Amino acid sequence: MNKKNNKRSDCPISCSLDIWGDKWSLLIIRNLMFKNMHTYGEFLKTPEKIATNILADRLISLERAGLISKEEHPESRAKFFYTLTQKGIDLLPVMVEITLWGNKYFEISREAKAIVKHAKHDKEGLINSFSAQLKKLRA
Amino acid sequence: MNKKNNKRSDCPISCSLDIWGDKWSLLIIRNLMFKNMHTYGEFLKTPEKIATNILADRLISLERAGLISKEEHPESRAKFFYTLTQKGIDLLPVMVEITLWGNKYFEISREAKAIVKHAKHDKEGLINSFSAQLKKLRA
DNA sequence: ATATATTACTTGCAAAACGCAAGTCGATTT
DNA sequence: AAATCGACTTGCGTTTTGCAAGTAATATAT
Repeated sequence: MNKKNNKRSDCPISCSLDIWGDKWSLLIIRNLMFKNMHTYGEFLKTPEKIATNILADRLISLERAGLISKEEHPESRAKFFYTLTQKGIDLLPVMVEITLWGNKYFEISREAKAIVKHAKHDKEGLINSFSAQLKKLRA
Repeated sequence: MNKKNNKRSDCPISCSLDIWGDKWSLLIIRNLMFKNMHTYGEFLKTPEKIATNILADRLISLERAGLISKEEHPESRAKFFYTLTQKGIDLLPVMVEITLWGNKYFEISREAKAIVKHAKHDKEGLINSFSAQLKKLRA
């Protein structure tokens, strides 16, 4: 049903793409990282309109790869609460650089521009501050 | 035949993934960026074993997106010579961060470790030196 | 000059992944 | 008790992928 575990090579880029090299995985990471989203329903409401079966598949795949963790929701037993693991949080520099590249070559939202501004001014600070905030959410 | 131009949203990460969010595109960029490969045949010989039709498809898609450029081969009229455009070269910070993340979580090749070492010691220098080198190849 | 090889693709086809709509199932809310 | 919410699961048609084989334009060998 889901992704194979076979590495295509011992190249770090290839190994990384084996895990999150598709159109959706990094958007889920983005939602957890920058948009303070933590539930299946929130991920679904995203403007990119991910299909329910693809979302379910990617959540399993990302959890299996150790990037995210699925836990009880603190406020409702009907929901689950997804968070980034340290391995997921460590994608922050990648995500920031993608954001900067995207900003250079596309028309982007005002919300994203705020992060770009922060990143251009103090990349280290941005990463450290988000990193600290995300770690607090971990159980 | 090939990718649609429809942006899913105005998020820089989503827009970026619309262009190179698959298992192969960034490997072609990697070959041009770090492995001094410039021809169809060289890309095919890569350990990840890309299929010929996928390679042809991605070369068109990356060229259409403005990341790579296809030119006459300086030494043979039977070949074409692919290079990175400035837009492609600008992916260097993204590629370096992916490499660093991959290095942290996978067993990688000695060749890749050399780049990791350089990146950890002097990221700016690495990016500037590769950037300068890649620009020289442009027509 | 002719035959063989190289390079860059195309084509055909089966298998896998994707995307949409609808259905399930266990909480909550009314 | 009935309706709703949240998180999936299932069916099914479309698209993408991957493998093998074929083509066409150079380039090299005899």
